[in-house]
Amino acid sequence: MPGKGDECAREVLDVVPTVMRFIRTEMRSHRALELSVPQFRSLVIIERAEGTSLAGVAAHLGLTPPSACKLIDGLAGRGMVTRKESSGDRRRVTLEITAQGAQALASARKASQKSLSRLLGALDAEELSRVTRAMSALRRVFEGRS
Amino acid sequence: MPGKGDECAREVLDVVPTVMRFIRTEMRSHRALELSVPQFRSLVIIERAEGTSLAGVAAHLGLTPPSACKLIDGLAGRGMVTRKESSGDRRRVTLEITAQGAQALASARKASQKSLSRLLGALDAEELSRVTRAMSALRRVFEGRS
DNA sequence: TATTGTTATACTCTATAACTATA
DNA sequence: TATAGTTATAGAGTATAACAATA
Repeated sequence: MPGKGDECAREVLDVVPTVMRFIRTEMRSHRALELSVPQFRSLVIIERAEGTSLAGVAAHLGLTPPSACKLIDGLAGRGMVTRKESSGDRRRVTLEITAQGAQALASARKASQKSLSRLLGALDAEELSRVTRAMSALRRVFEGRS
Repeated sequence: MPGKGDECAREVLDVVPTVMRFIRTEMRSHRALELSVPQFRSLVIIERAEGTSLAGVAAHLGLTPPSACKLIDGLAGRGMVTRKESSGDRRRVTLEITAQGAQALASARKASQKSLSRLLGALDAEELSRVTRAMSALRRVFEGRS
């Protein structure tokens, strides 16, 4: 017998990719800065946990080390992130966001939030609050797994 | 002054990619059938709207025609979808899911829903209901755009 | 020997531009 | 001329396998 969890799972499986596609398109549409979603998320992590390592980014995004490495290659090549050798453990790479990276991140975040916010304006206050709280619940459930 | 919509947008921007990554990983982990998320979604559309065209798939997924064409190439190459010439307009391609495609779809859907459902089991009944209803609201807002 | 990161390789997703066939 | 689909080309995201450097 399918329960509430199954119904919810079906909805999540159907709707999340739809929203994701909007986010991806939106992110890509800021021609000048043009951050992909994984690039955007990497910058968020590196800014929040200044001095994190490549393994840190990989873990937060649920990527394998080679994937994270290539992702950082792209950001470093565009001057948004720097790799430094860690003092203490010379195998470890310390990642830092540059001023340019921070500016691109802020700009992309602002524009994406604005677009999302405009669409979400179609919802009434109760629905908005429900969506916000639902996101919190999902974050709790999914963060860390992948 | 940032309002409820902005807060909600920030949450969506943060959480949706996280959930998406879980779905993608989950989808890929069924070694035998191995459907990507876009492939899965294509099959859903083709099964639901039997006889749809390539443009139909592109529109539903928010893809350009070449992207949809290549996506269908992959599914057709694996015997999950057939292309047929449409009667009436010979430019148009009629897409149909094969028995094998339908079986792969059912199997992938079942497995993914089960994994999602298991994780969502961490939520109580009220939260589950909130998430389900939030998904409905988001579907209403995002379906069609992209 | 174990860990951190990288390189090599391969595949999918996605786009834009140019083309074909049909309408 | 306009439309449906395709092919050509290119770049990002992702993975596994193999390797280098350090611990």
